[in-house]
Amino acid sequence: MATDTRELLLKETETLLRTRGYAAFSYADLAEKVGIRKASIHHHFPTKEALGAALIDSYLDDFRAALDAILANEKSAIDRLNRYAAFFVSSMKDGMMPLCGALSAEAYVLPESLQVRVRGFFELHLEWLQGVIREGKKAGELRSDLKPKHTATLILSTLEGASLVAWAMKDPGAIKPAIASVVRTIEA
Amino acid sequence: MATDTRELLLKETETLLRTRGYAAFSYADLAEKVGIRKASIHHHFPTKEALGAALIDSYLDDFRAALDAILANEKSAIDRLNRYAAFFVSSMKDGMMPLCGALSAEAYVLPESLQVRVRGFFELHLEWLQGVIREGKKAGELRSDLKPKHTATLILSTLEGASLVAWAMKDPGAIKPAIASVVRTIEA
DNA sequence: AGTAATCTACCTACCAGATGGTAGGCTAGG
DNA sequence: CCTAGCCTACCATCTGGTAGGTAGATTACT
Repeated sequence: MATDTRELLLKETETLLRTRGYAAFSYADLAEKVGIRKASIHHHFPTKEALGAALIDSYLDDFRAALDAILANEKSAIDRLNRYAAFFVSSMKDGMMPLCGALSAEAYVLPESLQVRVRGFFELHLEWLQGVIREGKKAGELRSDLKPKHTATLILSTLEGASLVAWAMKDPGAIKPAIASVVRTIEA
Repeated sequence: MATDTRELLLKETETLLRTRGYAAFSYADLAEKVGIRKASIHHHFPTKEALGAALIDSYLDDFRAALDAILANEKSAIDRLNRYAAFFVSSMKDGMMPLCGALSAEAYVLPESLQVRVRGFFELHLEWLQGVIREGKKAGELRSDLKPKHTATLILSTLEGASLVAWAMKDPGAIKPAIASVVRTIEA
């Protein structure tokens, strides 16, 4: 099927980006993985930059949907945060970095259009977290002295950092205690 | 002077690694920065891998010395941790990622000898932090229920993560509140 | 002391292979 | 017949790395 190739390309691009980063992944790698010739990739994505941008866009859409689903299914802030944190745990379990964590280190040498998207992705996280925190405070579930913005940044940072360290140390188990700590310290 | 070139090469390599990462920095970049021909770099460092290894080694030595100095100069656990955290703040202020944070994302595609060193670097951090935490607990300065290993990982993760997010968001100010939070939550 | 041999730090000129990307052609299905 | 989806063949440029040479400092030997 036609469009399947496009999806396959995006899927393999995701894997490559999240394990190697942007600079260290090539059209040749991707072509081999998908079982297509290098030049054919250009038919679907004219440039590497466009491919990267499309990947982040689709990843961001999925993530946004997943975050919405959490809001719909979980009504407690703590549950919501635990579900959120589970994304990072399952990333590691799949043997990959979270996408934007993988790209952030290279941010400086990323094409502008990708830098913008990485920032947008983090902003999505931060805004969602802030919302959860505000509601949690209102419900008396979270400590009333929390500053939503700082707390959101702290949670995102901890999870990205724990992923990074776990990834480098090849110790996926190191992630969960970090989550537990953060959640515990913001509970009312 | 002769040996100055070697030092200069290491210094510029550090900057390049901490802003671009390993894959995205080249001998050509380095040659231009140092004002030497590409081939001459090979006189000092036979391969890119050797250069990377030498850089991490020297960075690790410096860091170890800095950590020792903290132990010598500060006797309170909280002060020690704040001094430790200041490294990450000043990294950002210099417009660079912490070295191993920058390299971690690429860990999977790094030459083995560099992967080993990155892990060793994190282990140095974690062991130092565990020592500080144990002493802090004994002195009654830190909460007595802290698990040194988990807490050390949490601190390292938070600082690396905060650096990563601050770097990607081009918002160096986002780092300090994260530090403050972590320190606050482990105080007795 | 004088000179020959060696070493250091750099150079120019290459190399094979990989990089992202292009041009143009074949083929199957609507 | 046209076009989506793929192909082969090619391109300039960059990658890390090598070969071999040169000027000048250092050392070793008589």
